[in-house]
Amino acid sequence: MAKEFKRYLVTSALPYANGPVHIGHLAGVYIPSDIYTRYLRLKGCDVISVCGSDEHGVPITIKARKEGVTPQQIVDRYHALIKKSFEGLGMSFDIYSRTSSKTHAETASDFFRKLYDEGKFIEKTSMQYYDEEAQTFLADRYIVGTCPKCGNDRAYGDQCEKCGSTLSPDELIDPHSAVSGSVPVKRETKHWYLPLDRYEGFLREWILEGHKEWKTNVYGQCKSWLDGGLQPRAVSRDLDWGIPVPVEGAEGKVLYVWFDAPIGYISATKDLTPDWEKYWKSEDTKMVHFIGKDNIVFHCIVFPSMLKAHGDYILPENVPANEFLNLEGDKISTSRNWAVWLHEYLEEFPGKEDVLRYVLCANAPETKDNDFTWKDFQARNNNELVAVLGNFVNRALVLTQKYYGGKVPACGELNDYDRQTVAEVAAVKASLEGNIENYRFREALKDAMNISRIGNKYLADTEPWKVVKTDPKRVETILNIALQITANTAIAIEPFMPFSAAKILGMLAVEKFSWERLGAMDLIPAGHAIGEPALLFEKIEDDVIQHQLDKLAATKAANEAAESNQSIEPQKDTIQFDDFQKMDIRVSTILEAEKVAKTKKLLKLTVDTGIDKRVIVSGIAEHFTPEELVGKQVLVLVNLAPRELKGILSNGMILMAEDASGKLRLLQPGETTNNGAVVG
RNA sequence: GGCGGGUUAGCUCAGCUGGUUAGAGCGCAUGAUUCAUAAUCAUGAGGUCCCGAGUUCAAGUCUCGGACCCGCUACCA
Repeated sequence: MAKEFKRYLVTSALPYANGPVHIGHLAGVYIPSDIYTRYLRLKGCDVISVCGSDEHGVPITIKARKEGVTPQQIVDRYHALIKKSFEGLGMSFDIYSRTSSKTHAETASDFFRKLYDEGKFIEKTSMQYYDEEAQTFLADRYIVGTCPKCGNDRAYGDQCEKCGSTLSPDELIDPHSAVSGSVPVKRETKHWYLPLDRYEGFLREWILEGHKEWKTNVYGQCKSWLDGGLQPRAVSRDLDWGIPVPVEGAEGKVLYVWFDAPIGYISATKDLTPDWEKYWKSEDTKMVHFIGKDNIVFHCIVFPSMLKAHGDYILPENVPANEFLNLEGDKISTSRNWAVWLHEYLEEFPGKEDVLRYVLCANAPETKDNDFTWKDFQARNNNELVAVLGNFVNRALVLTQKYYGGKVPACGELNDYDRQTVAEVAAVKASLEGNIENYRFREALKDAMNISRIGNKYLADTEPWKVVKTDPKRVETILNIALQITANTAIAIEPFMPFSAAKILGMLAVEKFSWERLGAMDLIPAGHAIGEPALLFEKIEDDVIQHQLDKLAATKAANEAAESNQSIEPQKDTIQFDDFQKMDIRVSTILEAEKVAKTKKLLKLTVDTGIDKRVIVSGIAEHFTPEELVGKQVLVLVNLAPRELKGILSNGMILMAEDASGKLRLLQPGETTNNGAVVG
């Protein structure tokens, strides 16, 4: 592992341009990547950090359609919003690009073409739904129909948003096109696939043998995929939003978004510097991908396979993926508006960019999912930033102002205690470096904060406010050291809290120091005039926190209201009495119930329908235990065509009612009835 | 069901290849202190290291079994 690298290329997952950025994105990806980058820059390393908006893919076209605007308008809006809010938080990307750029279209297109020309893809034709009226193939998302599970008549071809089931378009009952409303037909279409299975050997060697140092979650996930065997993945789609497949006869086809997006890192680099190849094609460049855990497979398996297939590019040296951040105990959700949005935070907490950076780093989900709470946010601000860091800086500056009129006093002879303190500060450097270089940013932040702790202790122990009365000469040394420690703090916190670091430097009236100066005690010369002390952080009062909590409570209430409204299904089409008569529903008693092996949702039930005793398989294991069902009377649709599930023939269907929360309820006769009694 | 990750003080988390009384920050208690945004400093009280079995002279750390949480995946008439 002792590879020598001459330069660094840092990438951060491209935010998807169909919504704003929230604290989950920040804690998982962008704060860590920015800390890493700023650290390397401060060290004087040759480093570039690239990012940009991911602007293709089906969800953007759906959102555009929903709002009656073009996809371009959607991505323009969110690209601008994301870019601006990143800047507001002090994200120091060297470039924040976008995948709808001209450079990217060329780069992705060339990339595909090279692989195509070299026969790195396989071609397959398959049957897909086609909308004859709109003359377009339909992505799964564009097919709407009735969910086979919950009966929701607005389920999509890939998923039912009501019950959460993953679906395929073929399962939908009464499928129709979301574009024109017409009934789609099956038509043959050709697509290109990247045969990942061909790269399995290389990936095994590269990851499982060569990168045992990767984080356990990343390594484990990769091993899981590799052990499971890799399948070819389609790299093209029938869609009109994206980068056209640069091949004859591929009209109406675009690159699949996962193929195009990671190439965005390359195009962004191209837009940044004509020297881009140095970063992408030299073995002595260290490339690091910062991502969330949902992106592991793309960045560790798929993209490396693409790069390998292409042949000219280097591979990532590490992929430090974080877990997810929750908000007040619940999963962050864009669609449910359960999030703290960066652009809103910046407006509501002006001047507190570093507070958010601090809290999200200190509580980053590095090893497991974590929870962001406003109470914790407040506590960390008040008890750590204000009380430890802000307070120390303030003490040193105010004392200097008071005793020496803002002129840095000279450092006299050090005593043992001084030397010990100086050594402690100097020792922080190595620990801090080790932690950052191993992507342990939480721990690194503690190291940086430690300098102020040392400073606070030094002042408390040396008591300059007392000594000044008896030995003013000694106080000069004490305050000189305190000021040097203050300057050191500014160096150490820069990667984490750049705004505060700059503020400290401003108050000290000195220029930025290089990282290598960390630990030095001659950062500020004697006689130097410092500026006016001002508070670095201010306390956050309860009412501010309460306001945020109220806001979330309102969101929750709104969601619940919306849910209960939506859960009332509109009435279905009118049917004739005959239609109803066709259904044979009987009162039955459940005799036996057991879980179907190797499934999570299926129960095998034996019921007495009065007509016979029969087996019914039902997907209700998450709602009922076998024990509580035995002996219960239920209503059974007995003349439903039998269907085999997990090798068991199911003869009928237990009737259930689903409440607003999605919970299932048995339908039972009001009092015990004879089995076989006809419902109608 | 399969796979991956997780489960350590009230809270958020460290604990590397098994080794003396299990650590940190915050919170809490007591004391000191007043330069400082009632901030700081010291001391202390808090833990059956999810449960059970095993390997070992020795296990939070290894093996097996189980529970629960998160994610991916299969299944869901």
